[in-house]
Amino acid sequence: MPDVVAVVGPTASGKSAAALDLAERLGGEVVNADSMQLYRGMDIGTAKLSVDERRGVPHHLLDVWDVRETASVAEYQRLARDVIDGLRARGVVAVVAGGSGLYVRAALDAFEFPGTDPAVRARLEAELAETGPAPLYERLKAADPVAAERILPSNGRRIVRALEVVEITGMPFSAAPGMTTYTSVYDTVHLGIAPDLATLDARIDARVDEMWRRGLVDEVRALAETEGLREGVTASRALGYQQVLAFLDGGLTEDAAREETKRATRRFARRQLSWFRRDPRIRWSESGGGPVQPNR
RNA sequence: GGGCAGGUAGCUCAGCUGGUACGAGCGUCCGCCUGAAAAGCGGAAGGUCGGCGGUUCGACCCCGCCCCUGCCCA
Repeated sequence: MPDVVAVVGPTASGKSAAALDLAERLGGEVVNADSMQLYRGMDIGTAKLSVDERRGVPHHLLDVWDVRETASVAEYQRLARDVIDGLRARGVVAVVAGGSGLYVRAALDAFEFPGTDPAVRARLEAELAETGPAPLYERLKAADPVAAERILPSNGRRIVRALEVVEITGMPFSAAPGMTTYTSVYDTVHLGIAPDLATLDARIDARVDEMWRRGLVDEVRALAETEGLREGVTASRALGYQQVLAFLDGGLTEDAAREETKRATRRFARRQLSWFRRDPRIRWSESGGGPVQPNR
């Protein structure tokens, strides 16, 4: 029996249900690896399993962040490692399930994140907003040519982070081991769920409609009014939440917000697929059943 | 029946006073990603420029006829 079973795949592929089944079957517990389900109060829009739906199986790392907090993979990594280590100590299988590729790898792979410094970050970001990425990119080329090589000149966000790391650690950002090195820190089995695209798209449409039916608009309105959702750098940009906020602020009709949510979710699912496809350890199936070839 | 506007990429539209479509956004497909990752960034494939004739060395842009859409007048 492995220490960890990872269940990955695009949104709406049925990961949560598959993870729940696996946990029940293996006597394991579920560990969330979904960046948005970490937020407290974001339930409908993240398709978070309700307590009832969890059928008594313990789920970890849901509802740990306030909606105003900026998400942090590094912090997630600490939390996830603690949980998994605890389960392992009890001889309980950790079923790590989620669609945030970087989060899954942060939890399970030999990943180390260089530190961060809010002041430095803020300064760099202000600069980016002021001048655009070009001057920052020039600086990165001088400070860390290898990193500059790997980051496109237009990708302001990543340029800022690279410069931040160089500045606070004195080490090149490019010193981090490549993303293409897959080294597990636990005894792990990787399962991927990848329905064919037509099926996935249909499921996404149905899921978004269902979210509306269940009151996503009210959820977002409440989070905005009482929890400060708009101030949350990460949470306010979550799929569905971003679009509903635009609707509430008059930028979109409600119908457009819903359609835009579907579109953005479809795009996101493609990105997830392209992330997970590269991982050679994943055994794929179309529904959580037997292994098949990944979508191509 | 007459007048006007319009028919250009899957969609919504730019553009050319005649010289190989610089097209754009969205969509589609693909990829990248180490502290916002449901974020951020990039690449590609798509067009006989409504149809048929004509003028011209050459027409998506000019002329004629026809078809389609919208509006206006009868």
